[in-house]
Amino acid sequence: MTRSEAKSRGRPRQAAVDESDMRQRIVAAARKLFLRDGVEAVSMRNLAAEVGCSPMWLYRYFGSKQEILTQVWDVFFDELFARLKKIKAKSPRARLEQLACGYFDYWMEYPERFMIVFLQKDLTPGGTRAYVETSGIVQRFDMLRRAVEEAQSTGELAGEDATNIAQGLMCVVQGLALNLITIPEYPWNDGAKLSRLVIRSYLSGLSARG
Amino acid sequence: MTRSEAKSRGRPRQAAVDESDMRQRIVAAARKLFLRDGVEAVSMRNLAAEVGCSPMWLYRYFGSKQEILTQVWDVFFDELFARLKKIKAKSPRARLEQLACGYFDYWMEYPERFMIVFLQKDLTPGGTRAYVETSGIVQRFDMLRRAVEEAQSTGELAGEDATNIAQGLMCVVQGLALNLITIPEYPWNDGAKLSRLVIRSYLSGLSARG
DNA sequence: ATGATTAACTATACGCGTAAACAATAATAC
DNA sequence: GTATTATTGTTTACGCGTATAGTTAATCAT
Repeated sequence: MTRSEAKSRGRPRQAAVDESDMRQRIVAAARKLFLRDGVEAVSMRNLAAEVGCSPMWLYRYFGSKQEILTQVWDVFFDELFARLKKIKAKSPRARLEQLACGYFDYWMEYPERFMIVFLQKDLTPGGTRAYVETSGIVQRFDMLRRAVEEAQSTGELAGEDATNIAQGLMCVVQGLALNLITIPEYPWNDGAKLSRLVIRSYLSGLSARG
Repeated sequence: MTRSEAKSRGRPRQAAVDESDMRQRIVAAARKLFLRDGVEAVSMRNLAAEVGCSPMWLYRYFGSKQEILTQVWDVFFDELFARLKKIKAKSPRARLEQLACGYFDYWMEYPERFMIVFLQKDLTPGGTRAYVETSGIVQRFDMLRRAVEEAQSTGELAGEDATNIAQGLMCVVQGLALNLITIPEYPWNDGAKLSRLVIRSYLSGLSARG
């Protein structure tokens, strides 16, 4: 039960007791600074100062700045999906629409968060790639596919492949958020109206053709 | 005492004759290196070596790396819109669809270019902001709005506000490209099919509701 | 004890974008 | 000529992320 490892020769590895605690402290500090100053403007030296440790100390808990960043992403996605889960609607079709709108609205409400999550410069190893593969984000988005299937089961939504439809919807809301948030100087029409128009049209239009 | 205005005292400003030539050389070199190694990996020192000058020499012609980058964006948009202009179709509605698809396809064909253009980390001053305001990109996208109006004029396309519809379409194709290109490890369905489904559904769905 | 071995932690160093200090140059003013 | 002054071009310097060299500490075998 207690560790009956073979005895190693050198200095024993440190008990990873408060490791998780320290990680959380770092992520919390990072979240705060990222939101306040932007990812770019927060240096590992700044962050270390905020946490109260040496810059390289951070590398005991995270392999890179990027790794800390992805932890912050999780914090945001937690909040976002918690919000989406709460959504109730009078029909599966209405719920699907509200899910899409809710997703869009969340990012519009916290545009800095959107930029922190989606404006990754280059796809560095350990960046987006690893995140999608390890964070369970794929499962989270599966919620959208199930909502599509439900709406289809009641006949409120046409089209064949639910996966396809859900992925399309993802692209649509993501595209809306991307454009409206990252190109604010473009003369956009009202964001709320625009998003509703697009989402509603897309879903309605599925009936027209497979 | 009134003639001090005619002649200046110091060294005269260099004739800006081959200024434009030098700028083009720099942009061409940057384009090449950005595509080969990624924006992040190309340093001003690298670029200077490629051009055959000192790193700070570049700052005579461009205020920053970002400024060079936006010139490269223009090169890509030139190519993209040249391609779109060539599109002929048997009806305005079909043309609109092909414009949207063509836009998407261009980025899918050159995903590195998409990343170079759209994956800006932070919106630094002089970055995206200045670009949208000074590059004439807004006028270029107006082509889409006109295509929408044409399709409406033949009754092939419903919905009221052409601007709104065009902007929605922009968001849609941009979102498709963003997701498929920057999250390649996500289990996307076939990109060509997905994009056609989304674009067609969106346009069809406009009829269903204002 | 005394090494040997290994982990924990720190300090230094590199290339980055680029501001600022600096040096060189070419014109006018005397 | 020399002095003054504006422009040109280079060098140095800063903080950045982080690899790595270097230092200290903790455990074992002897």
